[in-house]
This record gives sequence, structure tokens and C-alpha cells, in this order.
Amino acid sequence: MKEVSLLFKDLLTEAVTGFAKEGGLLPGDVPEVQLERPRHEGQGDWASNIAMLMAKRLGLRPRDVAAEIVSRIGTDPHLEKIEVAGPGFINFFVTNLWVRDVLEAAVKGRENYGRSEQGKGKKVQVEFVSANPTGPLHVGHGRGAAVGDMTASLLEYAGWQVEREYYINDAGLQMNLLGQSTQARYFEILGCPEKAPFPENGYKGDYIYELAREVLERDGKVYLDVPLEESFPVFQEHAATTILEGIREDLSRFGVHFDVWFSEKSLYEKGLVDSALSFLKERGHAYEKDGALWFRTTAFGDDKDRVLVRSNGVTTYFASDVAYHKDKFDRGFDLVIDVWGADHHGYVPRMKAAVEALGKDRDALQILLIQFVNLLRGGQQVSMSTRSGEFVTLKEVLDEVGVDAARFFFAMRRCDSHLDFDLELAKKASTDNPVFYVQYAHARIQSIMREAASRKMEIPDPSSVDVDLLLEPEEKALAKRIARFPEEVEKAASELAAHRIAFFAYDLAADFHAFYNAHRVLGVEEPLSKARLCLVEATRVALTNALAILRVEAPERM
RNA sequence: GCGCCUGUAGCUCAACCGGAUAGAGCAACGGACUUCUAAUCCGUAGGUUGGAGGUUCAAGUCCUCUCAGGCGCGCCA
Repeated sequence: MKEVSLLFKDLLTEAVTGFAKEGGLLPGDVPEVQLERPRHEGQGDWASNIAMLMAKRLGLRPRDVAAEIVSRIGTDPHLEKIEVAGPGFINFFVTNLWVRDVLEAAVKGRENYGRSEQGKGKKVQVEFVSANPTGPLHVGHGRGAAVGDMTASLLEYAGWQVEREYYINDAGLQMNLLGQSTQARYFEILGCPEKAPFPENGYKGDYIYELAREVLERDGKVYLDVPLEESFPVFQEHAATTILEGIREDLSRFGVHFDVWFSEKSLYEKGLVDSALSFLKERGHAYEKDGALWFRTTAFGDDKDRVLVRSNGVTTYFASDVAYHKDKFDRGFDLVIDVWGADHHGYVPRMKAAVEALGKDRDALQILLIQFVNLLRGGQQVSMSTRSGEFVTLKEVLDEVGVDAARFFFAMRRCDSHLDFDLELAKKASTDNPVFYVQYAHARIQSIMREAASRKMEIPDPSSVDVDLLLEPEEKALAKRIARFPEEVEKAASELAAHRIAFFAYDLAADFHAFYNAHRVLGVEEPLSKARLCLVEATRVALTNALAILRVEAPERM
């Protein structure tokens, strides 16, 4: 349907420029012609507010301007009628010809229907989850995983070349704490906790005992007689790799796969942190004060400068992040998207500053802040903290509510909205969860297809069907919805709003269910049956593609 | 104290770059299976978009103030 809107836009632009010239407006004074989708039935298929924008400059009433413009609009086979409505909108109504356009585009486009070339030739990296390998993933990580993954596949669909990346914070204090915690539990199990006291702020979860037990089973009691510093790396290494392995498994089960697992440690090993620091120093963005190295982020809009190297010589987390982002851009990405928990929002200005200091446009880095998931169980708040060991893991949630339900649940919200996730409710809702509503529509379609096949009916070529038979309101509504899919993909991609696709899938399913209940596809006169079968196939294509973006399964039967 | 996010129907959430009559689901009530899957559909009811000003032909959307909730303000990560 993109073509039709462009067609109308051209017709309208021509009329507007003609009228503007007569009215004595200079070309620079003519506002840009825009078409939008009206919200309500009866307001046409496309509408423009151009008359209201021009009215003031011309000193005329909006409706009069609209009437003048309309009188100058040419004819086209796709154009049924034009109306002036409300305060001065110009509404365009399409003829039934567009139905054939939609069917052709969807049925012939198949898995490519809805794809766009918006991001053609451009590379984007989406970095998400990136949880410290110090404990299992919890629900909050699950939301980040779902949003990041869906955003990535949405951009793929919009023509971008996409890479998914996980940044492993395997350097620094938290990893030490993890190793020490595991070590302490080892000695505790062996009955001599005094040999390695549990660190303050250590990780208290039960999984730490499990890790310690694994070391004990594998290596026995050998570390009893070894200095703590010597055995420490063994515990840290075992804990980190085991936990990371678990994270990979959880994500894989959740349907999330990364192209690159990027290690923070490797930044140091390759000297990338040092070279990033020299880069900043050479350009005068860094300076020494009180024995520390500072980054002048205030020059790029931050409220205070930030330390890169502490006076004790240790680099900050921020320093490795600057180096990491420099490396991202050095890898040639046109756009870099970071998916962060909203608790890191205070970090955004300095990261944007860093990007600018690196010589990039600050918009080349987009940060999606995922608001917290408020976990409830039967209305009762569940406190979550990795360190205290009190949390519900992503794995447990998947066990309870299932992968598709969890993904769709996260997909149905804007990422900057706070989210209540009630486990009891999610379990209870698993039968009337929106995801099953959508999947059920697909299963029904497939059921029609199976029945059609058993009756030796093939899906007709759209050019061979009589689209004028599709006149029922449910049929038109369904066709219109299908037609909007490509627009929705483009809109969602440019806004980085994957939730729009979930809502589209839901609305499409609703239109299909309404159609299904009102009309029969098989067992009516053949020409009508063929036309409807074609419409159903087009629905299947759009629904399948939308679910593919969300990575939610489209089942054959339920 | 300063900053970011949020506030929409009883509950959970939508609403494209400011557009016309603010939409769904759940919960409530009343209907629809002899026919391609009733995990569905149709209908009824439900709103001063937290509040007050302002900008605009037009405000849930933009600006100012204010109230409430969440989060953040380190030479921590």
C-alpha cells in the first residue's frame, strides 16, 4: 500500500503547489505535504492536514483552502473519492483496486512481505543482556533479552545488517568477589570456614554452594593445603565459566543467540584501553588532576568530568566502556544500540559524550533503557537482588509460563514503561494470554489450508481472483490491516519500538478471528471461496512474518 | 537538593512527527457452536488522560509549576 500513499501524495502535492502559486505563496512557504492514517472509520484511508497548515499564511479558512485544493486534485483509478472533513482534513478513499495490490504483495512476497530497504547497506550492532557472569539471569534480564533480540530482528527486517553482541564483564571487582565467595563456601563445606572468611558483599545465593561443591568433587580437598591466593583463580575460573555457560543455555532456550560474545578482559589484553586513553589525550579530551586521569565529558554536555584512571593507577569501568565503544565504531557500525537497565540511566550523558569525543555523531549511539520488572507473586512483591541470593531466575519463569508467553509478555510493552510481572497471573493467564490468541489465529488459518488441500483446492494466484467479491466489512478490515504491515515495520524500526509489532500481530489476529466467525472460506461459491482463500493466505503471510520478527512460534495446530 | 523515567477505564496496557469521536484485553453483564478449531465472535457498561496554568486552528502528546511512584547522582561496577 506504500505505492498508493505515494501516488496520493503526488496528486496532492501537485494540487497544493498549484493553489499556492495562485495564492501568491513562495515555494519556501509551502509546508511539506504529509499523509497519515486516520484513526477512525469513515475518515478515509489516508488523510492530510495540509489545508490547516496553509490556512493561516493565506489568511483563509481551513475548510475553504481544503476545498480549493480538492478541486485541483486529478483523478486516478485507485482514488474512489475525496472528502473535506472536520476542521479541514482532506480524506482520501481508495477503490477496491488496492485489495488486489495487497494480495499480490503479500501472497507473492511471502517471507519477504513487509521487508524494507530502510537500512540497506548499513550496519547496526545491538548489544544487550550483558549481565555480569556472577549469577543466573533473572526476570529483568529476560526483559532486556526479549527487547534486544526483537529490536535486532526488527532492524534485520528493515534491511539493516545486524550483529547481536553480549559484553562479558569478566574483569574487575565483581569477578573477584565471585571467586572469593565460591572459595569461602568450599572451605565452609569442608568444615573450616575460618580459613577463608566469606567476603563482605559476597554472593550469598545457593548456587555458590553448588559451584563450590563442583570444585570439591572435581579436585577433592587439595586446596586445603594451598595458599588462598594460589587456589583463588581456580574458584574464580570455575564459577565464571559455569555461570556463563548457564547464561548461554538460558538465553538459547529463550530463543536468543548472539553473534559475538565480547570479553572485557580482552580489551585489556589487546591494549585497546590504553589506545583509547591515548586517543583522548591526543585530542585534548583528557587531563590529569589529583593524580588521576580525567575525561572532560563536560565539553560534551555531561554535568561533571569523569575519572578514567584512578590515582592508584587502576582504570575505571568507564575507561573500559569508552574503549569498548571505540572498538564498536572501529568495527564499522553505522549505528550502535545499547540495551541497558534503567538504573544505568545516569550513565547515558557520559557515554554519549564519549561517542562525540571519539568523533562520531552522538545519535550514532542509541541507548534503550529498560525499566525495571516489578516481580510479584499473587500480588505480593518479590524482592530481587543477585547478591542477597533472593531472586526468581529467568529459567524458573520459563518453566512456569513458557518461552512464547514470556517473550510476548515482554513484547507487549513499551520498554520505558515499568512492568508488573505477576507469576501467579502469568501462569493463570497462560490460557487466555495474548500470545495464544495470536497463535490460535495462525492455527486456524493452517486448519483452513489443510481442509482446502484435502478438497484439492490450491491457493489461487491473486491476479486470477475477483477482488470485487471481497466487500464485507470484516474482509476489508482484514485486508487493510495486512496492507499496513510494511508501514508498521518501518515505523517500528525507525522508532526502535519492537512492541509495535506485537500489537500489530494482535490486531491482525483480532481482524482475522472476526472475519473467521462471520464468513466461511470453504463451501461457498467458487469465485468467492477463491478470493477468500487468497485473503487468508495473505493473512498467514503477514502473521507469520510478524511472529518471525518477535521470534514467537507460529504453530500448525493447537 | 539536582537529574532521568512513569502516571490514561476497577486491573494490565496501547495511542505514528501535536490532528477529527482516547482504544484493546482482563474483571462484570447479555447473546452466538449441526458448517474451515468456541483458546473464538457479537453486544452492553466502564474516562475531566494525577492536578493547575500556558502555547496552538488543534494537546494524552509540547512548555512552566505542582502532586505521587520508580531509579540515579562515587577516584564503585
